[in-house]
Amino acid sequence: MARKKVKLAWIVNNNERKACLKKRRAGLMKKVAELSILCGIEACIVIFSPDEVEPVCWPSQVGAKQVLERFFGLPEIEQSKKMTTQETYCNERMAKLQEKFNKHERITKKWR
Amino acid sequence: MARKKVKLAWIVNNNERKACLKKRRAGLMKKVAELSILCGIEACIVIFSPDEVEPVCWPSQVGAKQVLERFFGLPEIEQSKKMTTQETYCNERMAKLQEKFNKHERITKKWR
DNA sequence: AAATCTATGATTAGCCT
DNA sequence: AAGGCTAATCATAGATT
Repeated sequence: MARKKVKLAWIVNNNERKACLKKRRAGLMKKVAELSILCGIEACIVIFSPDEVEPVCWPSQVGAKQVLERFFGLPEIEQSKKMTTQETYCNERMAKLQEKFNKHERITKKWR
Repeated sequence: MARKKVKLAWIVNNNERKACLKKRRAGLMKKVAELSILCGIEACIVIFSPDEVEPVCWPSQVGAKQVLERFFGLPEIEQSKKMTTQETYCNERMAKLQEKFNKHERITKKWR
């Protein structure tokens, strides 16, 4: 888009392609941010790269996730609820067993 | 970005804001499409508007979902790992406490 | 390899219909 | 209101460091 009109096709050269991704991705992030401010909308963008483990996201991984959950109705909240429930259940069992132990100890002390 | 430098702030006028959203959103979609072709990457974008029921997505609702499942897949795996770890940890604690209880019971039996 | 520069192509704000 | 125009701003390909 500058110095030369770019042909809309996969860039074969590795360095060129990587540089292009970096530049354009940054531009895209800026534009999404602008749009959300100017128009007061919710938006998110997720860009994966074969060279990078983490995707680049806007407004952030968590923010993107929240926006997307609304759209796709993914049961993330359910999952964390499940986790909490399990944790609570586990803690309850621990507390009961501990109490059983304490009680047993109290009783057996009298036997000495 | 043209005719006048725009101030980066919420556009108060409704018609102006709506027109801006439409134009910029189209530009954004184009740029994401270009990036994915040029750099051979997976990406998606979802833009909600208060005036519209459906969000505008790229590459499509289904396509976006597929891309995002990969994204959501990572934290979900982490979460279930965490959950498993926590469960394992809890079970270990339970087993130890149970063993302590059993041992105590065995010893105290002799006192009767 | 990553940052910076800059000429040029791309986008778009305000108009007009 | 939706689509087209175009001046003016913005983004970026290729070069340079």
